[in-house]
Amino acid sequence: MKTPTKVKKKTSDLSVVNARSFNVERIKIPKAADVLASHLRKEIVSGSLKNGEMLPTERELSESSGLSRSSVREALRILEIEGLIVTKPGRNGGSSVCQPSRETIVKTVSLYISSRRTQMTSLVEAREAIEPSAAMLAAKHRTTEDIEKIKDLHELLANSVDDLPAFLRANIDWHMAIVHASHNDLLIAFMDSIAPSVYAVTNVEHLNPVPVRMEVIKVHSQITQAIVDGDLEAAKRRMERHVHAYADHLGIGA
Amino acid sequence: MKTPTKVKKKTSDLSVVNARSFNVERIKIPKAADVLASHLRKEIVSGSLKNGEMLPTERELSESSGLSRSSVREALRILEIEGLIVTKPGRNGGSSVCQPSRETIVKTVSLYISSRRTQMTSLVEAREAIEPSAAMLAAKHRTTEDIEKIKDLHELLANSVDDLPAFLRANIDWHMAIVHASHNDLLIAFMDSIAPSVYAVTNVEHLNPVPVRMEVIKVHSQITQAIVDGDLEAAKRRMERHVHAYADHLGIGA
DNA sequence: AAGTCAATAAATATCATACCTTTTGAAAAA
DNA sequence: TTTTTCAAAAGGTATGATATTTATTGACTT
Repeated sequence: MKTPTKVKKKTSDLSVVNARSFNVERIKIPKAADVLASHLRKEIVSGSLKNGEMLPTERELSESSGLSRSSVREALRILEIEGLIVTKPGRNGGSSVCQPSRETIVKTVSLYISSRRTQMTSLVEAREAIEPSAAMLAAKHRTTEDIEKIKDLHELLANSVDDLPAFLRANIDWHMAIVHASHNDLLIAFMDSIAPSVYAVTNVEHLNPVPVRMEVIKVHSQITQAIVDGDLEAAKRRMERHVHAYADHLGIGA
Repeated sequence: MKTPTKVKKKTSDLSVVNARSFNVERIKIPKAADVLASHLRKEIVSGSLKNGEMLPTERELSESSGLSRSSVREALRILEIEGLIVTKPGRNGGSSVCQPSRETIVKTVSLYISSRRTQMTSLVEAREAIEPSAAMLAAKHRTTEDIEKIKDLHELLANSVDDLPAFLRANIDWHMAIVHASHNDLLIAFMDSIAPSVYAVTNVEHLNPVPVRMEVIKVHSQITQAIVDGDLEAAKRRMERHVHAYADHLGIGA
């Protein structure tokens, strides 16, 4: 590095850049682990690395990529958090490809909701979007097991009028059973994510006097019937009214 | 610990356990980084660590937690991927608390969709759940900026009948503008997540002959009008029909 | 032959340390 | 006052050693 003549002009070049008011966007320098993670992620999503397949060991990856083991580990950890691989210690251990589960979505959305202190209004609006459609799809795709489960939970609900905690529990479970009966993974994941927050606020006595509980049971049985009958429109319409009544009850409908 | 008499019986004890058919679930040994990450996550979500606040440096965390810097880094990486902190290098750098963005949800759901090869049917069903509600909420909550944007995009669409790529682009943008006008972060995030996949399949000539485009423009203008008028029911009903017609078009409605 | 046990091996998990790079603040020079 | 230079503070990367977990193997027992 014995070329002092050129070096000293560095700053003048920069000022020229400024003078021309170059529009240089903020350059993002990728981290080694991110690069490797992206590379592997692409292989997984594209299907080159099939489900269940083993990745090379950390040391092999380190050698073939030229990165240190720490960076390789960081990349693997990223993929693990994204739910794309699972890593086991011990002999015959290592990282194997897996499909992200609904749980991954639920965790992310739940974090989003709680750390942004999402308004109850938004949660209820989302619920009003999802549940009626889910009910309709349940009427369309339900299996005998679905029906059995929904009926069981409805019976449990009907027998819990005098026990509020049990009643609320059965209520949630019945609603979620219907969403599951839609057999639509996305709607299930979305609803799984917001259900705990939505239902948390109902756990109070004064919002659930016995007459209200009786009414809930009646409406639930009508919805259940529509799903059993495979009556798409009725299932949707009734669920729509049901959850909307609930929103009104909370003073959100307005 | 000078009781050698009992030690040698280890295996017999285990067999007794088996004989009693103990129901010991798989014990999961938490990793150091996970423990630290959970701890910090709780502090963030609970609000003890407020938005924008700096965490201690990696070296400080390492000292106070008794873990190595690598483990501390791994914990921070977990939180970073969850969107709860951002980390900057350099003097005055470090990790600061931030709120997870919609982008976090979008990434997770997109990964879920693409790596599970989610059926187009499920995507369209989810869309049919979300967009009508979003349209209704848009009619309820729209601002003047929202209306302006929706109208602009509609005009762009109407002027692009002869340019399929431009038409499709404007179409997506119009739909997303309406979802955004709902001002419901969750619905926006959900729709942002599935929109690319939903609309990807429409990018073909034969699904969009000119007469269909003309019809789309007509329907869009009716929906736009309902939103401008603040007519919740019309907005919802028209959007419902519109997306359902699209589903039929793809042969999904059946 | 079958079961038990201990030793070994293969992988991740963790640690400790040094060094590199980026960024900023402040001192020194112009 | 402005510019330049430099040093400190933070994260980023590399390396090597050690600990822990788990599966296999083979010797030993029964």
